[in-house]
Amino acid sequence: MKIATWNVNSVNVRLPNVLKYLKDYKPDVLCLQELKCTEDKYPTASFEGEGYSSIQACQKTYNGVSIISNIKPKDIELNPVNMSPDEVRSISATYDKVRVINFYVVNGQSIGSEKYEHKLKWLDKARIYIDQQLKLHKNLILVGDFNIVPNESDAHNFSAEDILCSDKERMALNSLVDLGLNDCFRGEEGFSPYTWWDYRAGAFHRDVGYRIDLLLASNGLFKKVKSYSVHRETRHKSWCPDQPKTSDHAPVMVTF
DNA sequence: ATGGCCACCGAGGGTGGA
Repeated sequence: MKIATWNVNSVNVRLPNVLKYLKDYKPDVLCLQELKCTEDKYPTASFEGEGYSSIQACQKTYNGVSIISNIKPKDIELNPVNMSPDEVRSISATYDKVRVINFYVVNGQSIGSEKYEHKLKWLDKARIYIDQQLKLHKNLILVGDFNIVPNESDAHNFSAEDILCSDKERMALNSLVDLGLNDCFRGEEGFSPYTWWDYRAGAFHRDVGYRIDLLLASNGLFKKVKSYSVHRETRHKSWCPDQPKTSDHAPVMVTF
């Protein structure tokens, strides 16, 4: 099974890119974040045209998450982790006995801001949910845009004074992992680990990036991981001529 | 080179992203 995660920064603007990704990489399960559209604008028919079905949790303007798959989902939960019903950042379903949980974690803006405190509270709720899910599902994978770098080596410019890198954020991520999850990225030597590069200042070109898009597998599932890849070629303008404006994130895929 | 913000809403700049 191939499972991928991708923050697309608007599913409708990025539709040509997502359709090309389905054609070229054929994921069985593709988790998207930052849909930025309401349910009525979600491009279900376009995915069906490629042989995929979708479940989605949408909201106007911001956030929104979905799971596209060629396997029928069971036990669907829309926005199980929420501080309020109009903040939509989570979706879960079971695909062939694998529990897939897709998160778009709060960005946090800056350390000490209200949004930073909100991020930590959201992660606390997430921990309670994941603890419960791990008790129910032996084969579980938690994926998404975490907006947190796990380690110093996961940021080109690491500073614990910066958002995405602070001790409290990384401790909150560790408290999720400590429930019984394993990072599918194993820190292979010789290639860049990053999954996000700022649009500004040629960050992608200079590889000034961060690894904030993660796939975290339960012990049972982690043993079966065969490969891990970051599809950074999707950041090239030439990769999808129909929509040369790319997401600032690259998709990340694991195969079992 | 793989290139120097982008998308949202709404009607123009303000806001959020990370």
